[in-house]
Amino acid sequence: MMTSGPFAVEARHQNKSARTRARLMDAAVEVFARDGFEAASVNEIARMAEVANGTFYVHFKDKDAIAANVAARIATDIADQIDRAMEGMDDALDRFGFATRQFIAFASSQPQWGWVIIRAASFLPEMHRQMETHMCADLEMGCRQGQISAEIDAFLVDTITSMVFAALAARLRGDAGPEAGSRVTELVLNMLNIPPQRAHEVAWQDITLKDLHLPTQPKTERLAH
Amino acid sequence: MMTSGPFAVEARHQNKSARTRARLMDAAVEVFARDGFEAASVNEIARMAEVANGTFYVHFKDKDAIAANVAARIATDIADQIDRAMEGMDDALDRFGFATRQFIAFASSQPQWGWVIIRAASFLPEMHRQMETHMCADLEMGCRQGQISAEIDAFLVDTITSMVFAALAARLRGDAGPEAGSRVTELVLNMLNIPPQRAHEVAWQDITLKDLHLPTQPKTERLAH
Amino acid sequence: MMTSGPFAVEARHQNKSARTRARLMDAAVEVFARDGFEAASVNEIARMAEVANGTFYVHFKDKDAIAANVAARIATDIADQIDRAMEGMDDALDRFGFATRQFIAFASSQPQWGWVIIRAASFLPEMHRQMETHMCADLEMGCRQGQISAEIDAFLVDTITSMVFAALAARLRGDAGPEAGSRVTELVLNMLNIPPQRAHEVAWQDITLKDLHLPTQPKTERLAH
Amino acid sequence: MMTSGPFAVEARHQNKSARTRARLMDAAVEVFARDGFEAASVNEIARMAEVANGTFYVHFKDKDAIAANVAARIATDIADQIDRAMEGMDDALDRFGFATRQFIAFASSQPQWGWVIIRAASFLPEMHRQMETHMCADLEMGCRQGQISAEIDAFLVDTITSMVFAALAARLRGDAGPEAGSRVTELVLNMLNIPPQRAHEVAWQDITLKDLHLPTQPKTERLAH
DNA sequence: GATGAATGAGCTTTCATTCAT
DNA sequence: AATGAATGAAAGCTCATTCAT
Repeated sequence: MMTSGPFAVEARHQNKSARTRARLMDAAVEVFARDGFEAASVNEIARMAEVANGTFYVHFKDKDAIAANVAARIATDIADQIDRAMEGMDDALDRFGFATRQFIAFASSQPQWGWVIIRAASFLPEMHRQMETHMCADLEMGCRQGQISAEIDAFLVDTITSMVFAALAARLRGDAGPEAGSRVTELVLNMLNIPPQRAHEVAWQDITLKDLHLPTQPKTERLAH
Repeated sequence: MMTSGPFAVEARHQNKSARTRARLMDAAVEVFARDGFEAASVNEIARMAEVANGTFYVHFKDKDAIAANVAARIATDIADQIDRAMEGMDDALDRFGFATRQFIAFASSQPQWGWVIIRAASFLPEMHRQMETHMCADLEMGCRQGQISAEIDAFLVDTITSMVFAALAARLRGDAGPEAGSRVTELVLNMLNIPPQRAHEVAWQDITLKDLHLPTQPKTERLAH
Repeated sequence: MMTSGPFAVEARHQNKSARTRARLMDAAVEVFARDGFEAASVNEIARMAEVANGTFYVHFKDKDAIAANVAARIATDIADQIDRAMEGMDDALDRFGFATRQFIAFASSQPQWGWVIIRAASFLPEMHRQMETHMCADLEMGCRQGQISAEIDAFLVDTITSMVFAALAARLRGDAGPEAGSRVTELVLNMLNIPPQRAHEVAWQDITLKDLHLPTQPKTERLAH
Repeated sequence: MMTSGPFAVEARHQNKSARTRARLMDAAVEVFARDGFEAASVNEIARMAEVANGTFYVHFKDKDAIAANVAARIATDIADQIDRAMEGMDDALDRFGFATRQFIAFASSQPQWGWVIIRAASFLPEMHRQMETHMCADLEMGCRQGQISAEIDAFLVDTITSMVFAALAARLRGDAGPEAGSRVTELVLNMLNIPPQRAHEVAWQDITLKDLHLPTQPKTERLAH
């Protein structure tokens, strides 16, 4: 019913327990994205993972536990890949623009993950904090570099995060196209009183966005049964 | 268990049916605010309204029906009062600043309503649209007046709405103080490339915010039974 | 929603209470026929009668009470009209054939009544008894006249009744045409060892079946609202 | 509350799931027979089976599902045993007589099953059809053998079925004794214009009716807990 | 570790019935 | 007599969770 998801593929060569756990996490992503956290049922996750419902509880205490795990994994996977892609980038605004655009590109290339991120915003504040931390490191660098004059405090970071999430949501709903990342970047930079030309340049410059690297299915494997 | 809420107080002198309906709506606000729409149960609403569970269905077809009613009432009550308070205000930016600050002041003075508004964002897109329509009328006036150069499109409006909602949420969580309205107003105006001084002035000028006018409990009356 | 039924029309010139009662009975016929006794709800009957649900209990103790009333009325109405139509008929077999054919004709000309009769069979044994009594009077006359040799006992009467009801049901379902009355009459007479020719003649002879006389709507009255 | 019924006894040595399922089916028979299909409630079936209400839904989708299962089992169990008992019987009328008498004997020896059959007539038309098919195969053989001159069509079959069911119902109500099978057989044969003597002989000849073979309780076992 | 039957609390909804107006 | 809001029991069904295998 469900072709192996990223977690399952990654766990392919681990022991059975790890593989089952990975199947459950993939299934959870699928179900959370489709139904939302509240409406998701443990039974449905287990069914989609093609394991018995009792098996769920061997691996996770309850629904919240798997949600936290899934969200943490998604957040770190994406954050790590963004960080790695930005290695060697020095300019704070360039970094911020790149990270924002890359984040939206990643999350909308894997819509289930994207929806989980959006939906997790209300349910898993820790994940939210983690993403904020990542995203505002560059802003603080921007202050130190003298490019940003505004003071970076919690309120501002929260506002920026909500803007980026709104852009992602619009992208996922289909209300915005691939330019969503650039648009929101420019708006944020304007908001920070970066000179409009510079803001525009940073937001729209040609950059090479990476594809989200996910463990993928080797081609010749698996047959549906 | 529950002291009479605004709807119940307002219906005090109407017939019994209207009073029961009002009690249910107050209870629904309470429960939606506390648990969110999805987690809210009809039984819980009835319990909180201190009526039999079957009574709910005398007045509303189902949970969605009461949610729509409640949200519509809250949205129009607040929007109307803001509109009335702005009568005669001509400057588009002043109007936008006032409306934003007043909105956050209202919604955070009645935290349950505030939470319902926040949570309704995802569940009652009509209400969301209605608020956007209201909030962006002034922005378009700003364009016509030549104060705003940016083009007002859906993406921009969506972004602004998410900023205002984020500010309200921060206020409700207690993460921001009464200045939240001014701060988010200034950020939005900066984002629209309004000259910083003007933005600051609009956002922080001394204005008299109204209190949300709700029918309130006469002091000496009634005790819960 | 519901055009006045036979009972209501008949009660047209009585006092209001009687008229309401009649409306309820018409509505009950409608609902019993449509949904069956069990699935019928008092609220639905009241709604169809266009009276408040509480009004039902002014006139009837409960659902069983109205069912009994309705069934009794239908049974006597039909039985009386059959009896009247047979006045002066002397031959027992002719009477039996006529009654059977007329009964099926009546009950299928007013399908709601027909269904109520069928469905009442299990729920209102008294009505069943009453119809049996009526229908077997002629059989006993047939014995006295020497035309029927079989002994008429409860088992036989029950069997005959079930045959007639089965024919009526087939007619109502649309599985049998207008000949259903003749066919079942002939079968019953064969079963009683009446000579086949005589049975055939009795069952298929040309007779004038009456139309069920129901108080009907005067033409020029009533407008839908 | 409930001593194990036939299904449960049969499943005695199967796995737990099968045993629970069997308990539910036995309980359903009990409740359907007592209350009828419509009035029967899933909770009542579960209570009678001494399992939690949720357990019902582990085994059956809903009330209709268990009803269909139960009815199918009863119908095939009885039909198979009748068929087996008639192996080698050649004469169509003898076969019809035997089947009818055996059917009534079986169904009234296990009154719950009998009532379910009667009540299923309206709710499970498939079961009805199945029984008709079985019962009229012999009638058609009778035509081919030249013993029956009447044409066997749907109306006739329906009539015969209703007679047999009426006889069974009378037997179950206690209104008829063990001779019910013979009586209705004779009536049917008369109705088909079989010579009275032959009809009488077929209907009343001495035959050995089998007992319905049901897995039964070994005597010395188990006590309720 | 994995299973999946079993559980029972709790949900939504319907409905017969009562009763103040 | 008529109303219709209010009631609360009871229905069908779901689901997180446990536990023996």
